[in-house]
Amino acid sequence: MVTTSGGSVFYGSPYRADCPTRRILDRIGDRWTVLIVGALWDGDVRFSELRRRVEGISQKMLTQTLRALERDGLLVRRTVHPEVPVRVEYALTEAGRTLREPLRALEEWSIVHLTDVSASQDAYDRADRRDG
Amino acid sequence: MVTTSGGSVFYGSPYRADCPTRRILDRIGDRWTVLIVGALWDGDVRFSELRRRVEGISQKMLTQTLRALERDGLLVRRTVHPEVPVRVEYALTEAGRTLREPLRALEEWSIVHLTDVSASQDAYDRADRRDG
DNA sequence: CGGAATCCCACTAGATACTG
DNA sequence: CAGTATCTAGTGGGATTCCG
Repeated sequence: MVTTSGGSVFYGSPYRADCPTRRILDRIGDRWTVLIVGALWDGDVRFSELRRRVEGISQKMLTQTLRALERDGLLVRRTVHPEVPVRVEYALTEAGRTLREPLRALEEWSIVHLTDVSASQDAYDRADRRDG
Repeated sequence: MVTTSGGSVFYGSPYRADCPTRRILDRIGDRWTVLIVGALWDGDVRFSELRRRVEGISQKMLTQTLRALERDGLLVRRTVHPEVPVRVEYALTEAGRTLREPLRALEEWSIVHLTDVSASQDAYDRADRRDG
């Protein structure tokens, strides 16, 4: 499993842009996706409630990101209740729920290392000012 | 550990943009970072060799991404050998190496699920054409 | 060889206004 | 309530040129 096209970044060369890691990052690396996935964790959530939970998101980006997740099959059951006024609920699919573990691994790394990263950045920027 | 500012997406509300997961994705979610990290996995690599390993990267983006990694402290030992012509080698730090596990978790999820994601996208797009 | 500087384009995402 | 449509500023990243 070493050199097939589109191969892994870590299991073998080459380091192609269509490697699995890059492809998943293309889906979840944007500004809002993981926040929405997090906000959907505890079950069905209405559009307006989602908008409240995900601080700072615009209506456009919420709609757009939800549509992309629906298309991916990561979020399903966009349920439209034909009441008046209309009620729409969103919930994660099983596939979406399996994303939790890898995301949590990433999150734990962040919690452990992000302080060091910030410190390193500060040191780097200070050195920058000294050297020129 | 529920409602502290900048809190986790999964360990508690709110779902703020400065949550750890979002912050790490801001660092590694771009087009080239994980490819470069992968290309640096087996030790010291020269600039020109990196450029060959990471297919399609421009000189500007390679330099820019390496500088960002260096600043983060994820990649260190940018070693300049003052020969003629000059030789510069890059290698991951220990912190950078610890990124492997979370990235591999993400990669494995991708390998398992990306086929389903593509199938779901196709189905979604076909339904789109039917429904108008 | 290993960059830095500049120009330029495509795309992301926010703001705003309107609708079933 | 839950969207859609349009406009626009900001940014990521490629191509090109020049430098120690």
